[in-house]
Amino acid sequence: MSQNLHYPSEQGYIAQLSIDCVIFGYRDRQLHVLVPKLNFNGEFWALPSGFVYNDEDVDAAATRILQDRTGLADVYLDQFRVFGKAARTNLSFLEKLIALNPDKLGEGINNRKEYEWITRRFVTIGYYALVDMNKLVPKQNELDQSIDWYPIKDLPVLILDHNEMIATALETLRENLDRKLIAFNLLPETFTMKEVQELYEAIFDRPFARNNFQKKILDLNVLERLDKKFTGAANKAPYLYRFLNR
Amino acid sequence: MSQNLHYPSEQGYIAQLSIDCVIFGYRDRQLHVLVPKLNFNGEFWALPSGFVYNDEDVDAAATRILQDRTGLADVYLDQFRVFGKAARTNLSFLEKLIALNPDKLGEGINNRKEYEWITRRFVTIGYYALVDMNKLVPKQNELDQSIDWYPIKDLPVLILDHNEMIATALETLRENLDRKLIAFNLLPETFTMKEVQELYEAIFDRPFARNNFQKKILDLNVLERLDKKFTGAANKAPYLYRFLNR
DNA sequence: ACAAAAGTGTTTGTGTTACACCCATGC
DNA sequence: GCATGGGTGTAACACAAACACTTTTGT
Repeated sequence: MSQNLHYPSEQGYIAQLSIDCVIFGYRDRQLHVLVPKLNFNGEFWALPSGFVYNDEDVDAAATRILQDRTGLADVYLDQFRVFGKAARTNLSFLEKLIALNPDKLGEGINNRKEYEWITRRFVTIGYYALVDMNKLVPKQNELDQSIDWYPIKDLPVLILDHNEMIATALETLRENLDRKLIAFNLLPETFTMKEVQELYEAIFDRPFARNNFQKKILDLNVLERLDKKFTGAANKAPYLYRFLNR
Repeated sequence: MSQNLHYPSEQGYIAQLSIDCVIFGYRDRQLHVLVPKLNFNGEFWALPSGFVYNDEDVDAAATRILQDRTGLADVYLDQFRVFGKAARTNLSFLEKLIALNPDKLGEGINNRKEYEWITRRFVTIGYYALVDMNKLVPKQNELDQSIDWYPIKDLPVLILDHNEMIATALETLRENLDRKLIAFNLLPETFTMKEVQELYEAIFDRPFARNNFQKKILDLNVLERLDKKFTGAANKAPYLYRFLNR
């Protein structure tokens, strides 16, 4: 299996259909996105992506792709949009990549076949995931040179329309945040109210009033109040909370 | 082109990817869905569907499929969800259909090829459309025995997961109705406030208070008040309105 | 004059925003 | 005691629901 993992045309995938995952994390008051860098000469960043096996549910494929890079199985994951422009081809990006990597990518029969497979027009299904960054060690796969978290305000330029996909994912996250109560997926098991507020401020990129925010969140009745958290700072110790319906 | 329209495998479509359209209309205080019945022996209803040409945007394909059955080019149309279960196969439904139609569907080489093409697992993208039923004459295509509007509370049993798709489309419509101000796409050019209210009541399947509803809609500032509509009834004549941002 | 339905105004309640104050903590 | 930051209470405001009343129409 690992031998011909580089040959997607032989894997029994649905052709011309792919999945791209926008994996959101939160640290240092900033929303982050997990982005691998491709293991080739040149600066190529691409969202964690993959294809769908013929006997596999699309949602299961997204979960598998996510688990491949995060090691996490039980993660909030939601389909948000299909990107289906006819001009969505890997062609121009791959030509640049091949030009910069003549040694790795020869003219062999296998490579030509794979080249045809991968340069066809692809329709991709966008998923976004919310994970607790502390619980996760990003895992490189064979195609990655590196895989790292980037603050959403300081992303590299990704291939194709991947930057646009991240923007759309963020819009969807904002729309769903209150309705689906999913913000807590980005936080550790326990957290203070201030951490929740700072998370909201990072997601919506605007301040919230401290007292009113506390009231709004507590009125949701989805938090359990635990012991206080003594930091050693010269001020009142904040309560810790835990999300109930996880 | 029309000669081999029945042979999707030769049309240059993306394989294993389809589009299904939930076309909503409104009449007699009821939300309706436009559903064709297949031109075969047996009772087979299926949402207006189609495939995506290799050089065609996915959104353009949805528009084309919609225009094929409605004749309308400029219609509100929105992607709402991908249905991608691996078990989503036409197989069982097609076997029933073939058993009931031995004369139409022989064992020729072409039919076998098409059979293989069409019975593969398909991932489908759901779109929903909002149209003014009065402006539209449903058009049968070669595969239809009939095409008609069905009240959403009195739908036939459709093939595959098409009934579930309609339910999901309705959910999405409800979520988007106020946010995107799209209800007026279901009404004629001019309408009374009562008609808007009855439309909302049909969509949400619950009553709204008359005076508060009027206030809420007028406060949106998207309606232009026109002349009164004299019906001949023994009561005050209602104003007609027109939607502005169309 | 009357019934029917449309239009509008007023009160009530609820939830959000803004402001103010008190409390715990470590120095 | 005091600075710092956390927790809570209250008034002001906006928005939505409930109620009441007035206006227009054809008979």
